[in-house]
Amino acid sequence: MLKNRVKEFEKLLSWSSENYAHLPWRTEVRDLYRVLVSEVMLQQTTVATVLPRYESFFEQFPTLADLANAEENDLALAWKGLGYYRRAQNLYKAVNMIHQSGGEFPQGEEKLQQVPGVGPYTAAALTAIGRNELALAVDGNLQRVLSRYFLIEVEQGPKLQKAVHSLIQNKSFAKTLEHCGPRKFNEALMDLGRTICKARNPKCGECPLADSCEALKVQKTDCIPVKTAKKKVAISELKLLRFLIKNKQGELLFYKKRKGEWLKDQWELPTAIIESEDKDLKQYPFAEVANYSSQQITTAITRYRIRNHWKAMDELDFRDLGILNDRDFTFLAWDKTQEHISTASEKVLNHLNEQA
DNA sequence: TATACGTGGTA
DNA sequence: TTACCAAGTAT
Repeated sequence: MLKNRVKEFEKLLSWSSENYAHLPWRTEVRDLYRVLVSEVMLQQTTVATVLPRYESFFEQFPTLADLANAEENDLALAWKGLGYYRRAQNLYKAVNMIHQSGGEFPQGEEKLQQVPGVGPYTAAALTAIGRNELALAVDGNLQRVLSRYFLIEVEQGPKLQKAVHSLIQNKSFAKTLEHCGPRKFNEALMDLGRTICKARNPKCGECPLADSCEALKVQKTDCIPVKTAKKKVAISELKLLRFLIKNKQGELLFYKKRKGEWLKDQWELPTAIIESEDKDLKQYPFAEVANYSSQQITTAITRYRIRNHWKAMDELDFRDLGILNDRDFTFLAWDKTQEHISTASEKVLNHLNEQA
C-alpha cells in the first residue's frame, strides 16, 4: 500500500520545484565540509539566525584544512551568538579527526556517527543531502511531516525519531526515496515542514500531500506528533549581579568559565547570585551586596530566566567579598578583545555603553 | 532514558 | 508575559 504513495510524493517534488528554498548552503555541488558546518549550525537553531553568519564563516575558514589548522578560539569567536557552544568544540574535534585521517569523511551513517557532534540526524544528512545517497535525515521537520502523513502515533522524542527513520526499511518507501533523489526528497520534506506542515497552525489547505495525509483524514494534525506525557521543566527565576571592576586603563575584570559550568571557556564578568528560586544552583556564588543597579537586562539560559543587575566596584572591595577566589581573572578591553566574552556579559556592557 | 546545553522569535 | 518553537547531541 505504500506503493500507492509514489504518485503522492511526486506531488511533493512538484511542489518543491515551485517552492524550493534557495538557501546559501543549498548549492548545486555540495562540499561535505560545508554540509557538516551548516548542519551543525542549524541544529536547534532557526534559519534566520544562521543566515547572517554562514558566508563569513567560510570566508574565514574556506576548507576543512583551514578550520582544522585554525586556533580554536577563532572558531569560538565565529560561533558567537549561535548558542550551544559545545557544537563548536565538537566541530573542531570533528574536522581535526577527519583532517588527520586524510580529509575524507567516513562512509555510511554508522561510521559518520563516530565523528564528534555527529548523531543520527547529521550522519543521515551528510549521506542524503551531502552525498545524495539513500538516507532519511530525520530532524524535527521530518518527524512532524511523516508522523502526520503516516499517522505514526508514537510519543515525540527518540522513539518517534527511530520510528520515522525506520520507514526507510520499507522497500517501497526506499525505492520512492531513491527515485525522487535522496537530496531532493529530504530537502522537500524539510521545506514542507518549515513552511506548511508547521508545529502550530499547519497550512493543510496549501499542502501538496493533503489528499493522502492520514492525520488530516482523521482530523488529528493537532495531536500528532504526540506530545510527551511528562511535564515540562519549570522556568526558574534567577537574579544575578555583574560586577564592573575597572583598572587604570579602563579595562574590565573577567573570569573564565570552567568545565562543568555554563558557557565553558568563555569570559564572564565577575558574577554573583542575589536571588535564586533554585537554591542548589552552583553556577555562581551567592552574595549579599547592597546598592546595585535598579535597572536590569534580561537574558536566559536553558531553564533559567535571568535578571542581570550590575554594580561598579574597586578590585580590592571585590576581593573582600571573598567570592570566586580561585578563578582565572584577567582585565580585558571588552569591546576590542579577541577573547570570547559571554553574550550576557556583553549585553550588560552594551546597554551601559548605549546609555553613556 | 532524562537532562543539560543558548538564543531569538512568535502567538 | 508566558510558553513554545527552531535542520540534535552527549552523557
